[in-house]
Amino acid sequence: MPSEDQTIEMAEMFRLMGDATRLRIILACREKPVFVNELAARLGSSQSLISHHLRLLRAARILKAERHGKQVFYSPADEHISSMIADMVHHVGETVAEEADV
Amino acid sequence: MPSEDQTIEMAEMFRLMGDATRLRIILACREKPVFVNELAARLGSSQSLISHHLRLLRAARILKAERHGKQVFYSPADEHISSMIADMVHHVGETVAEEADV
DNA sequence: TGTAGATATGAACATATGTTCATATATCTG
DNA sequence: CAGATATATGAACATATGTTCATATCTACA
Repeated sequence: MPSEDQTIEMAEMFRLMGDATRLRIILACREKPVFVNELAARLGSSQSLISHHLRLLRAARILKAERHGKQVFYSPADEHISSMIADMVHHVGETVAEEADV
Repeated sequence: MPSEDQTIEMAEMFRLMGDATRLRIILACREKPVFVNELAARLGSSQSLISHHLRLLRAARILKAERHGKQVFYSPADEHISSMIADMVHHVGETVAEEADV
């Protein structure tokens, strides 16, 4: 059983992944780092909105930012985040497939 | 890459786990089914609040309900949910431990 | 240095959400 | 059936949250 602190940490993490726009951002930069305007273009959202969300994801250490020239590239903060997200995608993929069967 | 539908399904799931009270409920009934008043007692929340949250978790098929006499016992809806939550607990445990190291 | 491109931030706002209080519904037992 | 116990539901409310618009900051390069 996770500690109270861990529970709150988990909840905060899930809360952040619990918004469709933010989740799309996270999923979009799993393979390779993506810069802000490209995220905005891919998701069809405004640069401002993406940037606001990126700030939250950065603060929660879900994503990390790396600047290259004028562009800032975002990617999962570390391997744990990457593999956690991979697991979730895996599970949800199975779950959704199951429900479609029924 | 998950489909748009899967993404929304994931986000909805994370959103529900992204509230500390709800996450505590989920964690509390992982081992064995727990009934409403016991959940309320353990979490120190009102019966009403727990019941409202249980409704959402039930609707999202995260938890399932089984009535035995006057009491209704809640537990994870299926094995996928159980193992997904187990994975998350595992990962977050590692992540939190790591941060504590730094 | 000044201009353009890329990103970040702040204010404002409509909506969603968690919680409480009161009350309804269901189940068992005398 | 009446009463007690267990759970569910509805209304109301304060607060949190996602989004937009406008603007600021940062970086490269003429």
